Amino acid sequence: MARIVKKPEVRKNEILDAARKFFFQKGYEQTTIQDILDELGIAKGTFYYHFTSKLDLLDKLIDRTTSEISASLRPILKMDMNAIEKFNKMFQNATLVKMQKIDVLLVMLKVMFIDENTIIRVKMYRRMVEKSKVLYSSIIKQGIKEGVFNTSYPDDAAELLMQIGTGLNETICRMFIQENKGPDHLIQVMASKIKLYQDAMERILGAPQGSLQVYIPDDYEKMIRLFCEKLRAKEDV
Amino acid sequence: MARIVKKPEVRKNEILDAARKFFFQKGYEQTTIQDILDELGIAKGTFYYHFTSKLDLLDKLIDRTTSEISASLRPILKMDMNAIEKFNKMFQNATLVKMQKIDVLLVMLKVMFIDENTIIRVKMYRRMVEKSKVLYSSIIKQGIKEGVFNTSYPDDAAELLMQIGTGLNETICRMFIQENKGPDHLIQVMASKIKLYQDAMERILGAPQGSLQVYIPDDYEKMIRLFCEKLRAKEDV
DNA sequence: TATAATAGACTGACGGTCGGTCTATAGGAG
DNA sequence: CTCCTATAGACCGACCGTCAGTCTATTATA
Repeated sequence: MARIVKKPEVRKNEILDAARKFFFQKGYEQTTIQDILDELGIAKGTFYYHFTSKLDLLDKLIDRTTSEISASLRPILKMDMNAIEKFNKMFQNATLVKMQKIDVLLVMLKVMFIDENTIIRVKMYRRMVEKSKVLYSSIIKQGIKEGVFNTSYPDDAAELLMQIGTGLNETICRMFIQENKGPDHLIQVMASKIKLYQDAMERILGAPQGSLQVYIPDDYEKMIRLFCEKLRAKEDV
Repeated sequence: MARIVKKPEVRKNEILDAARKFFFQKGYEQTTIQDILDELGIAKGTFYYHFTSKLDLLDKLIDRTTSEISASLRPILKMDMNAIEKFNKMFQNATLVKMQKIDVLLVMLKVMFIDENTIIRVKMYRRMVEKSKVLYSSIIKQGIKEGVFNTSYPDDAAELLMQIGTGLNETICRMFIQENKGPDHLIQVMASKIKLYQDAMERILGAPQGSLQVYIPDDYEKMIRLFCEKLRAKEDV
């Protein structure tokens, strides 16, 4: 076959791009190395020249992805806002991104939450915490200075908060994929969960009651309706 | 080969026992169906007569295991204690069990936290939450009646608390397997983590400050020392 | 005798290996 | 400056071993 030589970095990124496409579409276990080779028109040897194993590929992909996300969050730190505003912004951002990429999200959700893809999900969470906890802890420290937060271990608190945020996210995603009673029911059930989690965050941070708004009610209501619509549209096909 | 026929339930449990042995010793992905067949001296057909897939085997095993654990926790509910005592007891129990089975724990830790076993760990956590959250929420409700707890959503709070407990457990386990600076350092670092998590739990429950003692300092200090000793003893081999 | 349980040879798919090939490039000779 | 050659390193793809899962035959039991 025609032999095309490229810079390692270029090849690696091609492979990572293809991996992303398949992993987030079919899942990790369900994607074969061969899928990626066929997509790119390269040989097995080429793949194993650049990556040591399938798991190594996943690792590198998650590293790249979480770095991108973390980098996109970083500008928030430099904004002219108080700690509470920044903190809210961090979480609200995630919702916005999800709304913009709702079609991708739809496919991903259905795939990511099957058992075989536990590894990719959990790896993603863990790496995200590693990469972003400094961002959160710096906001917490700012909050302590401003007198709005009150906790003795800002670094550990940052980790715990991300953990809780992740848990909430996971809960919400699971409710989405199981959804059957329509958007209104979903909005209602989720509201109380969000309230509880938000409350928990406030209490952990020692923030004034009601100060945190990690989800904007209007926004996530819109998202749920949009989501349910899309879902129904897809099922009709 | 000599054919031995057994009641399905008996066979199933034999297979589950063997699976437990291997899964917790080598991990899920690393264990082959053949391992189990060899251990029991049965054929492939027998296995697939009783279980539909390897994942099904894992599911059933985790179901059995979490049911056992949950059942062992249930008696605490009927004890003559106030909500705070019960709540503490629930968590302290886990530490005690771990100390009793420290040798098993040692092997398990090293295996369970490698990437390939993410699925078994996470499935276990999730199922445990499903099976035990009623226990926790009933304690929370008792606490609200007694006026020591204060939260609007006891059911969701129970889930969140277990989630946090799981997170702490995970953090601690990871610190164990990475341990290199000796027990004293470990005890010190862990103390602040535990304090933070305990604080978080109190705040979420609206419990009086300092009322929760999910870890008894003396106990876990003993456990850490015992653990480090055993670990070193093993490395010498 | 019917049915439930067991046996084990077989299959196909997949991750990973390995010996060898091709290509770009650098540096020396003409 | 041009041509040639040597080398590194990117690439190829046949091959291998492993393993989950299937299928059909066979044996115990009610």
